[in-house]
Amino acid sequence: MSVESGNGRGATLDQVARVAGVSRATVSRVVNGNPKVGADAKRQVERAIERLGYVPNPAARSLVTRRSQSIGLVIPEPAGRLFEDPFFPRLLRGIGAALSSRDLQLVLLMPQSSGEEARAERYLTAGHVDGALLVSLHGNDPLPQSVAGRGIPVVVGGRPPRGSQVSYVDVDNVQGARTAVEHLVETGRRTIGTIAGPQDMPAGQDRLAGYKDALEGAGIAHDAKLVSDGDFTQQGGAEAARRLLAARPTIDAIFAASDSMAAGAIQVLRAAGRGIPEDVAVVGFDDSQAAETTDPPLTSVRQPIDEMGREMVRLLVEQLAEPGSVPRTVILATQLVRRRSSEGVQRR
Amino acid sequence: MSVESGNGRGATLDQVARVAGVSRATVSRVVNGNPKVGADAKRQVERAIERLGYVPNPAARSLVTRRSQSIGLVIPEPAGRLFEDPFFPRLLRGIGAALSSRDLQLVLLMPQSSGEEARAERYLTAGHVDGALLVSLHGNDPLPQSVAGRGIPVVVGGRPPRGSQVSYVDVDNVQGARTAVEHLVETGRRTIGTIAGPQDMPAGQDRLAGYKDALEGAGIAHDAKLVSDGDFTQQGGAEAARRLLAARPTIDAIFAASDSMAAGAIQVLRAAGRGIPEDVAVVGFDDSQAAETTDPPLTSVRQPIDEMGREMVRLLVEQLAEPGSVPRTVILATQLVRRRSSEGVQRR
DNA sequence: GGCGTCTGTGAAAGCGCTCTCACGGCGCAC
DNA sequence: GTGCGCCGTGAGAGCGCTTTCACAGACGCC
Repeated sequence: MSVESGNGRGATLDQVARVAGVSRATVSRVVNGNPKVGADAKRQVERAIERLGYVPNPAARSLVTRRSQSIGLVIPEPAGRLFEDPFFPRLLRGIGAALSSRDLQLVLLMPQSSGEEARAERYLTAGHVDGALLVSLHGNDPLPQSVAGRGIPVVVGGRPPRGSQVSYVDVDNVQGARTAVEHLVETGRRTIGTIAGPQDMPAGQDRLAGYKDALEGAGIAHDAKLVSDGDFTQQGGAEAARRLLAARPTIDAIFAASDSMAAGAIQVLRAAGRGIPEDVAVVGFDDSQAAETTDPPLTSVRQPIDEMGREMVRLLVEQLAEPGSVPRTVILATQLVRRRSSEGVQRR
Repeated sequence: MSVESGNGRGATLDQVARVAGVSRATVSRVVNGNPKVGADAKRQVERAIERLGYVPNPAARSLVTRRSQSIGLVIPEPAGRLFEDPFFPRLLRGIGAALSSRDLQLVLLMPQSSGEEARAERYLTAGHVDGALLVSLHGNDPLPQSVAGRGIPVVVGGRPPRGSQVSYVDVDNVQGARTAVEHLVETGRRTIGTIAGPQDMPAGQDRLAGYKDALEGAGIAHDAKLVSDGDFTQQGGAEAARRLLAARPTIDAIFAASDSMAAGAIQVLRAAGRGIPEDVAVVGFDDSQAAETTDPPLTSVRQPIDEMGREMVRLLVEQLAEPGSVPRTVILATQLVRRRSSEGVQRR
């Protein structure tokens, strides 16, 4: 217990040194675990630290070490829409766990406008953080380049736009989507539509690419009327489903690029009197909790989000230890979780 | 644009002063918006800052000002279970928006064990942050007291356990639950069960209290068999619903202390052949997205979570400006959102 | 017994910033 | 013309820490 708790102004290295009867340097060595300290000096210092309730001043330390022991996580989500699905919470958990096991702190930046994004960039490059994690970037956001260009280690979550020269971790969206659509083909579906994600986001692009791949592989001609864009939200999914239904009434399967959109589609299909999975099979993406809640339960592509967070931290820490190393890429596999919404039809 | 971008080591105040041909003090004044600076000196300095791409070193500044311009948000969630519902994302958004408009940064601490919680406490009291926001505290977590006792401004989200002497913001859980149950009574239900939240959390306690209040007010005798504890998760809700159904087969309404638990209950009721709302009405709490996804859509108690975040920040900023002021409490009203799951029965 | 080698310790120099204080120059009142 | 006050500016002291460097003493070697 500290003798001085609540005194407003903590003890300093100097005071500890005086109490312990040694120099500041020695106290500093003890605090930082430097082995070159005599046994009894060490004991004295430890006792003094205990007595005074000494805690090192992080700003002073940071000033000289040029390390802040914290990293920034940037989530630019203007609409805040991705907060509706459990992607961020899970990612946050993975990142948090990985960081805390390395004694790093997490500074969360959620710029809601381009003005705030500029501020976030300034923050990151001012030396507040030792490195940065960027996720959910839209279009070709210049953030990764500009931050990395300033010499700050950066790892991006999700494929960064264009040929950015930064490390990133991504889920294999193409393969995930392909597997989902192949599954639909295998269960006998032929008129397979998709509710694609926003095409200014790599995840949206890749999942659409996987959809096309699978159809091509199955020898099914691509039909533009079977593609409808959504924005990853339930409502967007519902609207997209309505468009699909109007354009191709004979549709017998829908692959939605997110569970939320799939849930919206299910509602619309239901309202239109289509049985799921008898008339139309539905597959989502994310395997979020929503997939278990829908009626019928939703077949979905599971992403290892926790692992994505952990990998991002691992890559960043590597860069921290070895600045200027070449950018690295990690792609994580997905897994199709089969539920009732895509069960095969027993046409006999 | 900076001339020196990517040089690894930013320019210092001193360099700017030299380039501008003034003293460090003058540069500091310009940077901090001090009005006592001559017009042309100011211009020179601004030009030099631009040329060098100067950004103040936060550690150095923090060392002398004793402010870090950042606040800590502690979410101790061992199981990570509350990450399943959208409570945290929304709270985060409210907090984030409120902080960024005040130019404060958010440091997120998610201690997953008591060891990590101790580390979080050390972090907060070491001076890394100017203040702390604590949410989702269990039992009687000593964190608020110990942090506040160290002189760090603290605001708790949700009613803190016992008579803690700290400011807090809470949703009116008692009133919300009472309104929900009164609604069930009004629509003709008489055997009203509840799936309560964890009783070591104030939110769980208060919602149960509101349930009891409402029954008492309606002159309906309390029946312990109609109370079943859940843990706020869907699965917990399902199990609790099974217990209720077994203990009181004639149950005609269930008030669940969270939407997730309500969703679990709906599944179980369905599986048991009960019609919703014909046989059993269901009301949830949170008005999360899940409430719209369930079939039928779920009547639920909406909490102003964004506002809760904003209020927490407001209270904290007040404390920052006026240390040692008396703890304050803000209670936010809830609102019942009626959907199909609790529609009145047309018994005629 | 002289010499080189290690080992624990302290003195002191910063890290980059803010802020007090002192000072020179100027306008104003008398 | 003298004195006063004000205003813009600079010198310099510190904030609390790490780290280099020098040094005293203990130790082993030939």
